[in-house]
Amino acid sequence: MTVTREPVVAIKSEIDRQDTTRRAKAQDLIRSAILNGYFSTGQKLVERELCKLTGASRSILREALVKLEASGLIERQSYRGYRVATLNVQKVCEIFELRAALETLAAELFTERASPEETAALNQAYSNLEQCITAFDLNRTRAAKQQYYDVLFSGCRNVEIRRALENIIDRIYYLRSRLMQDPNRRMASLEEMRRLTEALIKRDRVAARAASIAHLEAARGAVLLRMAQDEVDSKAKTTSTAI
Amino acid sequence: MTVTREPVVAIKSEIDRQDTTRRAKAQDLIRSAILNGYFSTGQKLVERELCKLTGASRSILREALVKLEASGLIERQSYRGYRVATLNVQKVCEIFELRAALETLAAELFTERASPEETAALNQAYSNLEQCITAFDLNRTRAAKQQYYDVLFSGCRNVEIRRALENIIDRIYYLRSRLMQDPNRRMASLEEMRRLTEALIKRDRVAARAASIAHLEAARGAVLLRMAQDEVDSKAKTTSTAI
DNA sequence: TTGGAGTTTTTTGTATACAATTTTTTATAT
DNA sequence: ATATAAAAAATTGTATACAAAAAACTCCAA
Repeated sequence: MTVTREPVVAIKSEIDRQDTTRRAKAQDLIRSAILNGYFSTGQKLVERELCKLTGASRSILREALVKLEASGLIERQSYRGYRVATLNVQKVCEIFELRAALETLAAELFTERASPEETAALNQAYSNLEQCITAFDLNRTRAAKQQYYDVLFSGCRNVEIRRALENIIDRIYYLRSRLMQDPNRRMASLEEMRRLTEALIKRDRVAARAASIAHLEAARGAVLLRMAQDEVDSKAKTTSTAI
Repeated sequence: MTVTREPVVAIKSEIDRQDTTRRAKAQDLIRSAILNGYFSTGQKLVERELCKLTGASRSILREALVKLEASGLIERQSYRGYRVATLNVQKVCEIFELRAALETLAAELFTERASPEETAALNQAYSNLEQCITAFDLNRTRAAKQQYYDVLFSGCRNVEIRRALENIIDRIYYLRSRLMQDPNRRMASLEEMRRLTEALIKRDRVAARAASIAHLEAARGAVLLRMAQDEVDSKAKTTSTAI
């Protein structure tokens, strides 16, 4: 009797490997469309239109929608279809509370479980991120950030934490993409992550925890500030339209 | 212009209300079948058979499977269908690590945010649980435990934490149902929850955190012990079969 | 104009048929 | 007997057709 053993380090791209099904593609397309603002928050998503957009049939599309619903990016009501989830201040606070718990735990575990190779990889991922940010390359910055967190979550040796975070990550990206447009925030964020990286490499659990919390607190503050500004802007716009 | 406001306390049965679709029913049926051991861990789930079992058509069934996959109860491979997820020691530790982070955070937030009505409800839920356990009523105990956690998660004012936990709750139930058969563990668990309840009602954040962690540590230990015993049993059985 | 009942249209929920892939079986050669 | 390759069966992936519910529209009355 042979026993199948899981690899110690699970890598995401390996988990759902070779899933080139149309469902996966449709899911990604819709996800991108939402994150890039093609669909606005609260907007009704009509299945037939999504079929046209993605080229997929309705059965496939519906499976994709079920999956997207699980990540909280869209919401469903019986016989009334799906809508893009709305994000108010309360919701953002809740998401950050959860994110903080998960990421901070991951950081703490990293200090105890990461291999030397992984701490080196983390250091490199940070350097890469630093270059992207100082070069004002937003697209590469996004990829670099993803890579950094990939290393972090591999090193913490807990696939479930990553899974839980993946279920809110889309909404986090949505928030993050709006933040990265602010140069000040970008530089501040980089500095926060530098401190986090330092603590992680030193395997200083307490410092890592503190750095992670500080980073997320700052990010939350920036998001809320941005939301407040948008609120004011949209009101001013409405007023001018009315005039 | 009217602004729609979310209710402060979101109740689960209200979130997915009136979802009497066949998909929801099929999903529940398969979920129950797995939790009750009708399908064993690792077993292949053939869609056609599930159709017969649930009475649903394949399109509906597949949507249900996508949702169950999101909760980690089943796993999918392209063109190879679904299997009931397997739980090894590593996986159980990961789940408990995540669960601890989420439940402990919920408990801490409860001490700061719960209304007087909610602390009262929690107290009552505990009393109810105590009765069920001392009366050796396993079915009612399960419901009582669910009710207790419903109050806890309502009081912490964070729907996202609950959502994240719901994505692993099925696997937790799976573990819990095996534990509750041990009378000693039942009583110990009750005592742990008594301490947690006390701390929550006193709004003692530090004590609540400690009680929550202690409870989950004990539960994890009991699960691992149980798994080790089962391992020995199954080996003994295999041996005797070979003879 | 407004409000409401009935009808039409649209949209979601469901079932089934077809295509692509995997698994099993069978036949054949070594 | 065993291994291998082709063929058959089973299973998943995909598309489409039908049913039920919701939304939009029409028309008439107050």
